[in-house]
Amino acid sequence: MASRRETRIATLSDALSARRVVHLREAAALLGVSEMTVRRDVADNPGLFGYLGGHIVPAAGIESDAPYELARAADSHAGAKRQACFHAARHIRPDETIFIDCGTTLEYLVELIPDDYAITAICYSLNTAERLARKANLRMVMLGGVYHPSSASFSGAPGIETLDQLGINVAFLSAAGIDLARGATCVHFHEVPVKQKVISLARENYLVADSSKLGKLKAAFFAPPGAFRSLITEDGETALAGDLMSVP
Amino acid sequence: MASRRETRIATLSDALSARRVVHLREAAALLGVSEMTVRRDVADNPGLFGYLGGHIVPAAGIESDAPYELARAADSHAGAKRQACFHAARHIRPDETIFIDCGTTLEYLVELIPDDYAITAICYSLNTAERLARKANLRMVMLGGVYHPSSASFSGAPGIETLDQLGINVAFLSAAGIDLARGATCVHFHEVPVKQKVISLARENYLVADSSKLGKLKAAFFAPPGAFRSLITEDGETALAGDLMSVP
DNA sequence: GCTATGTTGTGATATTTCTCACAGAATAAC
DNA sequence: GTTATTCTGTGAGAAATATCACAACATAGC
Repeated sequence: MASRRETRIATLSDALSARRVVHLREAAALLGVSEMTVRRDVADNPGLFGYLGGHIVPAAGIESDAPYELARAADSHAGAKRQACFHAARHIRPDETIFIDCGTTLEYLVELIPDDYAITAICYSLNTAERLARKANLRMVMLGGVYHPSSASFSGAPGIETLDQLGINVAFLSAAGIDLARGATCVHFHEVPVKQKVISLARENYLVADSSKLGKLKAAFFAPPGAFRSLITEDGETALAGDLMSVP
Repeated sequence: MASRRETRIATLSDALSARRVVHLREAAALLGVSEMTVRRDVADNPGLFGYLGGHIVPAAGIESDAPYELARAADSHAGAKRQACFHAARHIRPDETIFIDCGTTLEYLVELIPDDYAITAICYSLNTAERLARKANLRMVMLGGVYHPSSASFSGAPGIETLDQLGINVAFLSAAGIDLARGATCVHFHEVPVKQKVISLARENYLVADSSKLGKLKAAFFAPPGAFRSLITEDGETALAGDLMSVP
């Protein structure tokens, strides 16, 4: 039989998987015990719960061990990526439809969409979708398909066909490798059909990446340099189409 | 050019991807500014940073206030729903493909899928997808489309067409109203085409809901009682179709 | 130079959270 | 039944965090 305490631990565990954070006060109300008891439950289960200034959070280790999350945690270019997105956001205009590629880089772009712009955003990454879902005054279209944990994105023919029904004003593409002669490459082949279809449909295409990607070449080629209006890094924007300029 | 503040945001962003949480005091020391300034930086970037009792955390870790999340937080039937899913999970068999409907009820089912079963799971709810993404040894297929914040799910023709490419062994459907004469109804019309298509394709359909849904009738009708093998509530399983017997 | 605008630091005060000891309640053992 | 043990709630003081107004500083434009 489950003891009172075990029942509480289980309930609290459930609450934490539903919401990532539960306040001590809420937890006490939810479990029908005093705050002191919740404190003790949490303190006695350091492998299960973490504690942060009045709030209960999942223990550091268990929250997520998906490959994509691990990659993000080890990312040392987060600042540069954010900065690149800051420059990219200049191309977002009210009432338009934008496409946001998958990958850690463009996740930062979501927060930079002004709340009063009534944007329609298209994505195919689970993480980007989560962020878009939290934005107010924004319509989201997601391309579904089979899930790929390595990039937290989806692929498949129906998702790509969805694009035929959409008008894309601005597309923000990301790449793991950017070679000035060869063009843009990524790691995962399943992303290629989506990227290529988007590039062919969108009015304006921008390649967004931190400068550590410059000069690199990855397995999956998806577009030549001329496919993009410009390359946007943390240092700003560089034209790629038309009159080519050198990249620092 | 990057302003002082932007530089700080970027540095803080980097620090947060290296470590999950950074204390206000550490952040102030790291950035070489006062705690008050860090507070302001964090408060002015709610999409980027979260704030939890003196600690700065990545925004993803913060609870959202989307309508769907609020509904879940206020849910008084969580225990019954979990119990119903416990019964439903008996119908999950190794190496098969299951469909998981949207709604709070069936989110609990995800945690009950055994890790060694190599299941393929189909879903069209963002919350269910997040949970499925955290499971190991599981393939996920998501039906995309236009996002509906009210139910955190997607709708659209391409998503429904995806179903034609899939073989579904077991489908778990949820309903907001179950009338023994009329059948199953839900609140949001956009869910109806998905549900109906799934019911027509799956080998076994189960209706999963807590008993508070019994006798209720909602706006969007999607299936008569005979469409399901059985109704599964927190009290167990009740045959609805064929010559099955009631299972307490 | 000057002003206008925005940013940052300080300190006082209010609020919240933390710790601890002890008493009362529940449970298990006998 | 009794005793022993564990669990739980309360309250008070200590510590930490939050909020606010205002002054000091920086920056851009003129």
